[in-house]
Amino acid sequence: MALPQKNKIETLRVIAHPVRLRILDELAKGVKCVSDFEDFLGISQPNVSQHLALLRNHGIIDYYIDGRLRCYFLVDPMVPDILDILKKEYAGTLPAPACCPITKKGKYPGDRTN
Amino acid sequence: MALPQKNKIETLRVIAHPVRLRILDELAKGVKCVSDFEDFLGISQPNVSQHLALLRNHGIIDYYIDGRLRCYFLVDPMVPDILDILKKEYAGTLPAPACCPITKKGKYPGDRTN
DNA sequence: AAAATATATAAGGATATTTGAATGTTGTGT
DNA sequence: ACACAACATTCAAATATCCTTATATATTTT
Repeated sequence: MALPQKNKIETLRVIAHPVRLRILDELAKGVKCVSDFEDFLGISQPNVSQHLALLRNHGIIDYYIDGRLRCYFLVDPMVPDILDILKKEYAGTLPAPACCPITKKGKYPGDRTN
Repeated sequence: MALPQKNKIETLRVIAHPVRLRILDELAKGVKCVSDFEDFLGISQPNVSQHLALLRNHGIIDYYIDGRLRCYFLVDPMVPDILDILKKEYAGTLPAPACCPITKKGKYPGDRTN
């Protein structure tokens, strides 16, 4: 499959925010309502609602109403996979290529000084 | 491990851009230089260089010099994993929770009309 | 040495994101 | 009906991102 799946890239962009990632990480553990996040994140209620609205408008989460509570839950199946990657330990970097594939020569990465 | 690994979140944020993802997807296939991207992406050379600089400054890619070419390559091992997820086909959504875990009752998601 | 090539950097304005503050809405309890 | 609780929305300001235009740097070619 080709890369430019606009929706997924949009989703990734929305996900890639410290507060929203913490929200999503919590939701990955189970349903939570707004006031839960307020305590947990230490940010204002309107701000929590704003982040939740953004995630909701992108179809990443949804909620149902229980009295005056709104119980949020995860919808987008990509999210747990992203969270797994963020928690994964990576040792070192990818192997550097031997040389320039165009000219078949060139200085090696380690040789650069600048 | 706890979620807030600031570096990885920053990396994710930088990655989550349509042009940069296409760059990274190309680099995942092999070394490329700036003019390759210029053709491939159909954007201006300065803009290509800016995206490359951003990725470079975050340690996501690196390059080596071969004459007047700069041969870029992938460094961050998280990138291929992210690309895999973006290419993965997801069928449907995550299962909705049965009810509110706090009050043990509540309207179900499908029952909402608004 | 001058010109050309490949790329980087800087400056600028347009647009988008983020958050705080204020206000609205909806449901519950009395 | 009134007050409160839980949450959403709106507005505005600060900040960040993005791309264009212009200019700079380094290397090779002539």
